[in-house]
Amino acid sequence: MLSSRGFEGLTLRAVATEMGASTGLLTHYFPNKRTLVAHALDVLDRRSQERPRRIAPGDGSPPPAAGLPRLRAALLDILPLDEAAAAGNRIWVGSWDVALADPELATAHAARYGRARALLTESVASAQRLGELPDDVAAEQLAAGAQAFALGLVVQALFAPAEFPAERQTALLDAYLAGLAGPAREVERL
Amino acid sequence: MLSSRGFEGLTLRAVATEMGASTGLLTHYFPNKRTLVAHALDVLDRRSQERPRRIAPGDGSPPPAAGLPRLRAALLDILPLDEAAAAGNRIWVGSWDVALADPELATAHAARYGRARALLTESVASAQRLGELPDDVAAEQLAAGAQAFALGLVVQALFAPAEFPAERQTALLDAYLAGLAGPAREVERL
DNA sequence: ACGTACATAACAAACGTTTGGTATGTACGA
DNA sequence: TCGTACATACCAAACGTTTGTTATGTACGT
Repeated sequence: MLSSRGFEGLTLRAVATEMGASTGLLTHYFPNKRTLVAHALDVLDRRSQERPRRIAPGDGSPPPAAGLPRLRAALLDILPLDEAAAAGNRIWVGSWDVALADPELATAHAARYGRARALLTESVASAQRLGELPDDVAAEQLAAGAQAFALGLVVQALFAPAEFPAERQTALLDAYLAGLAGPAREVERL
Repeated sequence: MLSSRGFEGLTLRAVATEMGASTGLLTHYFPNKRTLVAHALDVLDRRSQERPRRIAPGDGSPPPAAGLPRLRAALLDILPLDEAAAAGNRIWVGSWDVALADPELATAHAARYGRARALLTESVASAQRLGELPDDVAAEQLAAGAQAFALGLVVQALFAPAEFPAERQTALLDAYLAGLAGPAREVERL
């Protein structure tokens, strides 16, 4: 419901009827709406972390454990490549309004994205160690750039799903990753 | 006010008192809130387009007319490099919630970003003609990637302004642009 | 005199929150 | 083993406020 009506349409009553309960139940567990929203985002975040990680184009194969493939898989995991992922992303993008207006939620979000960035940094660093990415740029910077790219692509794809089907999203991502790896080869050749 | 309280806190009365008027004035010009919001976003968009374009690091110099510098300037123009730009971006990011929940606003947003992408495409194409960017990738794709990168960087910077000061934003953008230009040089050498 | 441009006042509906109440336990002294 | 005491879990209803919207009034240019 959040993914279709947005946070604007999120009311205690709507949540209550959605779960076949009363508003009294909600207020029994949460002192106010803010904490409910915060908790909901927390749960959603935890669920996102625990969901099975995406694997490269094929399906049966195990998830890539290191290097550029792992970075690619992690970024693909962010994109709205199917309707389910789009719905999830719609919720996150929608949460940015209320989060930016509420300092507590804003810091929670900042922490979340910071954590995700740290994970990406590991993948980047491992790719650098493998020589798949240049190491003349700090892994932190490459990871921040990659996260920005993925996040922005999410927004674009949500608003223009017809123009950004899954294939184009992955193609754009691959082109981006190629751009990261490209200069390295050049350096190696000197 | 939109930039601090978000679209969640946007009410007719708040808007009215903000402009020292009454709700009657608003309802006189707008049949309902939806059209008000749509109009507000339209005005904001138009104002963004007409505002003086950012220029390269220095100040007195004229805005770059073509090629990679123009692309860079256009992208810098998107980023929240100062508090004013951050406030404006906060509004846009906040609008995504209500826009994603309202088909009409969603298509308006899609059109806006599509238009911006078209402009970026021109800069990319001119940079390609100048040999500053490789032309083995369609300008449309490079522009879409660049816009995604900028958009995502906006989000990151809004939530973690301390981690993404203006210098880091421009550094990340320049690194991205270097990545785009990098592979070209390699190709040229063959 | 009449329509446009507003302000003021009132509207029903929906909001977050509070309240009073009812089950269903669980603990414990008699 | 029973009965009292108390906490937890939850519902239904109502609270006062705020919402978007509508209705009515008034000033004023033409």
